[in-house]
Amino acid sequence: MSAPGDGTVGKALEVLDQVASFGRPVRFSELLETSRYPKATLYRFVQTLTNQRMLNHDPERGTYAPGVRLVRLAHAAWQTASLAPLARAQIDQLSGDVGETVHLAQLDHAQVIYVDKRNATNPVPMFSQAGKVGPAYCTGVGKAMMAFLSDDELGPVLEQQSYHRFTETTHTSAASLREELNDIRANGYGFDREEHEPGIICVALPILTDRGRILGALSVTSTTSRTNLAGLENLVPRIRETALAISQEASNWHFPAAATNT
Amino acid sequence: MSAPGDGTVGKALEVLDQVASFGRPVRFSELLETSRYPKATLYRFVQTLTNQRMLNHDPERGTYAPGVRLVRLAHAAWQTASLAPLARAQIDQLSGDVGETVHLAQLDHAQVIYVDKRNATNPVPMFSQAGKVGPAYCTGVGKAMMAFLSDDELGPVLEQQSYHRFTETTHTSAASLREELNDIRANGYGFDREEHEPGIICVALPILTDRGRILGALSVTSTTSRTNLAGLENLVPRIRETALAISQEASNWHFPAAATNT
DNA sequence: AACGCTGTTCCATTATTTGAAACTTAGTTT
DNA sequence: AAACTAAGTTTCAAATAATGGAACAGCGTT
Repeated sequence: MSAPGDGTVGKALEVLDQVASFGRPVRFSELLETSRYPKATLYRFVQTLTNQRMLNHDPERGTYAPGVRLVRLAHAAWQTASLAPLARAQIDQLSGDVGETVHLAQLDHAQVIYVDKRNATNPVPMFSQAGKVGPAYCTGVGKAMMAFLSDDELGPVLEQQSYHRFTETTHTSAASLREELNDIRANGYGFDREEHEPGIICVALPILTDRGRILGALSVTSTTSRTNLAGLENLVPRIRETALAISQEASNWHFPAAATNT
Repeated sequence: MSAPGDGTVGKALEVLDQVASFGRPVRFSELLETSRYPKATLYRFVQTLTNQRMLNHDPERGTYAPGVRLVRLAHAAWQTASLAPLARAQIDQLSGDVGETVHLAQLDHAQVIYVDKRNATNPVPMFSQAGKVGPAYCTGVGKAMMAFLSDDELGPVLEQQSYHRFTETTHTSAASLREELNDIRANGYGFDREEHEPGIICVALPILTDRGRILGALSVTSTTSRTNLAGLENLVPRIRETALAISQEASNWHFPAAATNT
């Protein structure tokens, strides 16, 4: 399950995650039901987090929600710890050239986090798009990144996938996934074959440092009604261009290698 | 200075803020110089935050940066604790109607946080994004919100402004600012008269609950080359419509149905 | 090999966290 | 109106975790 968490800070952050995971304002008693902490302890955590404006307390409804301070901190994180600002110009151009939705993603823990997105109609990068989390085992970007992890790093990540069957083609075991990852590593790119949503396909490439460490991934997404895998495959050279350019930018900026901290 | 912060959690978050405030990956020793904690203590905080993936440690360069977990948490915060998802449709329409840049902002501590933005059809040369923080005393949205704070709330906020003179028209004291706030409260809207950036003007309206509590603010921004204050003032009725609609949405929003992700 | 610089670990002291239980509202039933 | 209930808040001694001075380790330089 989740890490036991070090010290008081870890426990408080666990509570913060719990509130965030509800996706809506939540009552103290609802938290208490889910929490492994006794009432008084949980109460103090919630108080502390509220004082710190990491949580927002609505006294009228008696509910807690993630606080604005997080939005602020995240902006800093997004700016300095994500590829998004570096990749911005490159992604704009790629999206314009291919006329399809482009995603930029990174790995967090064992999940994919979308740090930027461009679709032709809505060219402004914002949090409505960035920050979204997805499964790694059934997305193009997820597989493209996992394929370039070292064996040591890959093991725990494979174990933490849920292998829920979304569609006919979803991987339902670490074994079959691992096989595909080998292919992806060999080819240098991978597909999403409607594994997450029917009708949605994509091609994804890793963004690697010059030393081969994985920084993130790029994908171009489309629908089966508009194109097919072969059509997407034709875009690979163009996408690779962008991936290399981003990698270049990153090394010039002395960007810290993405951590798959285990 | 800043609040001493409650308990260990507060101190850890203080360190997190400190890292974020650098706006770039930062070395341990740099943090130590700025920190009020002794070496061993600061070290443990940084360790804990890194374990928790709130910070990202690059072992090669020995630098720390805000971690991806923040981006993830912020997405939750943005979705549930900000006006942005509620106001989305309204802002789209307003921006289309007036053909200028629209900002949606909220107040945090004594600063403005931009939670959403819609570009002009004819874009303003200006860079802002969701999560970006700005000063309250010299922005349209900041003043529009401060004007509707209670006296108790306003006092500390006025004290915490820096009153840095960006341009000729910037307020440089609480006294002159307070005067304008009275006007804004009386009129129901306020301007940015090139107080932050030369050539950039805006008109801003508060978004209030039916009980008069301030939720956020809306602004329409333009340049002196395209229009003037009178021109912006003509938009007030249209903007007020949007502000009221958003306020309405907010009060109807008791418990949202679980959002199905796209 | 001694020096300076940065980052890491130790550990006795000190301060904080913990949580069962008691208490306070506010709302509901008898 | 009294008795009951549920949700939230406070108390306080015991248990636990945080603190930070000092010693230590790695490393490039003189």
